[in-house]
Amino acid sequence: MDSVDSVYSDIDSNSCDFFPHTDTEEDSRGSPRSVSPEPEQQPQKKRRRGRGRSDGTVPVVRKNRRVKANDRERNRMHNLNDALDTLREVLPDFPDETKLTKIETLRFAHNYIWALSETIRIADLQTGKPGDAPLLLSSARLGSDAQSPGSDARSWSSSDSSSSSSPSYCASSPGSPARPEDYGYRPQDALFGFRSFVPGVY
DNA sequence: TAGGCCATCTGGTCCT
DNA sequence: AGGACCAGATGGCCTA
Repeated sequence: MDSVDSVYSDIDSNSCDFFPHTDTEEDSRGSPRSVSPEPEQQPQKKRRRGRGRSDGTVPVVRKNRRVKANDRERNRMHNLNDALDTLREVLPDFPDETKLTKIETLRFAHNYIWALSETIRIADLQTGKPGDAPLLLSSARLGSDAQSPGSDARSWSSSDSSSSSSPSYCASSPGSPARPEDYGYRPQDALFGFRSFVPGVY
């Protein structure tokens, strides 16, 4: 296939009207997707990007295929965002009403699951000690308690440690997704309040 | 204004 | 062949 099968400089036409995609503003955007000004100078590792044929034409069939692919891709990303929203809904609320970003949501969920796991684990260890149920989480803690510098949901969800943004961050064992200290969270001194947050848990 | 976040477009690759 | 997935590129919006 010749490099030209890459695409159109003239495809602006497909600027998304397919979806009412709920969210916000990008509709109005519909940014003209122009080809980068200096296509020829791409570093080799970069992929070739949209460039029409030398004569600037694009076969209709190919163009249609691209439009359909864009449509699917958009839909796919909307589904992904929906899933993210669903995930946000089951995470504890926190005072700051701003929405967690995608990465924050994922990290927060990761830590939250880990904390719940720890809660269960410790509860199991302490079986037979009625009334001593260790409860690691509380919405307050997740939200605004001052366990650590800036310990709110965002700090929980963030990871400012140097390893934070590395892919290995989530690759560690399920039992300890990362060093809890990285989030200013230590299960051993966080044993309170969960009951009020999730009645019936444990 | 810079930087972060996001939506979208796009081409490549893998899979069915 | 066509769809799903992925990652790079681009530009808009928002906030510090």
